[in-house]
Amino acid sequence: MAYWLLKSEPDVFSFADLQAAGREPWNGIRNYQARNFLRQMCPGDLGLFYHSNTQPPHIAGVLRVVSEPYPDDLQFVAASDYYDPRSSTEAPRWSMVDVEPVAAFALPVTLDDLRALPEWAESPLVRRGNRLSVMPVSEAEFRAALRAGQPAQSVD
DNA sequence: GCCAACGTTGGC
DNA sequence: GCCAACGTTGGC
Repeated sequence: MAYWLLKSEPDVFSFADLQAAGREPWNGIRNYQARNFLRQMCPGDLGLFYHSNTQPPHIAGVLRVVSEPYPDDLQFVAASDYYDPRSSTEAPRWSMVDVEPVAAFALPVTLDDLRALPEWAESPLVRRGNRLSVMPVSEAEFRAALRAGQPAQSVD
């Protein structure tokens, strides 16, 4: 099983929104590096749901990948912000996976909290100027985040 | 294929 | 609102 970190701006789509929805496609990824990580995801993988562009930025909870990667439908929707005219149904450029909420963190784990954890010292997330919206997380990083976040429900 | 200009992300 | 980082675009 692999671990991931997925960023979302809470004003656009928050962990609470995912809890309300129950299951959602993680669409709108339009960066090749992030897309390539999405394509490595497998059902059962766990992810940290990171709230970006908020004060303070923080991990809000844990999600689970519940589908194989498949084409992001918004790339074909001309009216969508995520439309890509270079994409076709024969050769889709962008992928997504479906995700479900697993557990909210009792204690949101802020970026500063992560910087204080030795397990996170090497993560690109804690480095200045990092813009990658989907990234792999090591088991040690994941466990350290869980320990700090103290989710009410068991995650495993 | 190089690289300058531009656009976007996202912390501060 | 600023700006660092960095990906993308397009002229050449």
